[in-house]
Amino acid sequence: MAQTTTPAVSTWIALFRAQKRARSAIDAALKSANLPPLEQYDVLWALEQALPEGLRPFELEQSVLLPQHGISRLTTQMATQDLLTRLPCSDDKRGFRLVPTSTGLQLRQDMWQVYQPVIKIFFGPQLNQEDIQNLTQLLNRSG
Amino acid sequence: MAQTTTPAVSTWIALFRAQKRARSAIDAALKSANLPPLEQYDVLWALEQALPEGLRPFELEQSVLLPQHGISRLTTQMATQDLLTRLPCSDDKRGFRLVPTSTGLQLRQDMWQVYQPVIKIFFGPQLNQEDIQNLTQLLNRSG
DNA sequence: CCTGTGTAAATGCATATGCATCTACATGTG
DNA sequence: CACATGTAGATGCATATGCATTTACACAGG
Repeated sequence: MAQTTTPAVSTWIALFRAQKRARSAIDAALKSANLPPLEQYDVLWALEQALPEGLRPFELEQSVLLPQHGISRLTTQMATQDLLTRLPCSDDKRGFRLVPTSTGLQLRQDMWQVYQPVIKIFFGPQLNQEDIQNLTQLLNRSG
Repeated sequence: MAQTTTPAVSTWIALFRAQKRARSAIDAALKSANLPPLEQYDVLWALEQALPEGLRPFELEQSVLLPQHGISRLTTQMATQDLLTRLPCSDDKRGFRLVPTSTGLQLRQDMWQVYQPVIKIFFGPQLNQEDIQNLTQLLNRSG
């Protein structure tokens, strides 16, 4: 995809494009199912994994890879929709802990029912066992 | 990354996250070099490949994977910065052909000097010949 | 040639996002 | 404790993006 292209670079760019297509498909699927965008899935999943304590916003920032102000606005919005609660933080009065509500937990499951099939359609049938091993190693290395 | 996870799905999600990190790194590198965002690279590269005729906006839409209004606004902006010109289209007076200017061609090269190293840092040293073959096959299958 | 339907591109408006800044609290130093 | 510095999170403002609609032209069929 460029003038002087090494295999690694052209592979990367192909990956980039495949990703873009898949992401569009996921977004479209969620939207047509009247579900919120993928970011909210990531937030809910990160919080669910951190149960029962939940996460501080700045911790969520690292796991969801969104900027600080993005986390702030997204979580306040999700709180108003009762997808998560903000519990006061005993040892740090600047912050609080974000914990998913039962509504939030349910929503994540609903989103997963839409999210997962799209992934499988895109990558599932074309990936054999060996592919998966290779990719997994590769991704661990580039962590 | 989810409750009932097949290997293909968890691999996909790892891929998604790796992609996100790499994209952030690229955006940051371009910004700190005072260069425009990656979308403009894609546009310029697509137009360069289509020389000498260039592309109609709706054709660009497919190769760059941006919505119609996004293409419209991005290309008008790039035209005002003399990165591309809009040549009238003899056989269809609704549209025009987008052709990169010499400034645009140069800019793409400059961006490539920043873009490529970041890709290499992220994926280059960790990808051996076999990885690349596997990934390439995989991407061709999931085209 | 007129008219209806389809497609290319632009645009008005609402919403989202980035950036810088600001407030509140934490932590270290004298 | 007073004060400087650092960190968590919110917010005002400018810009970007999505969505729906609009404009201009293309291409039928009668």
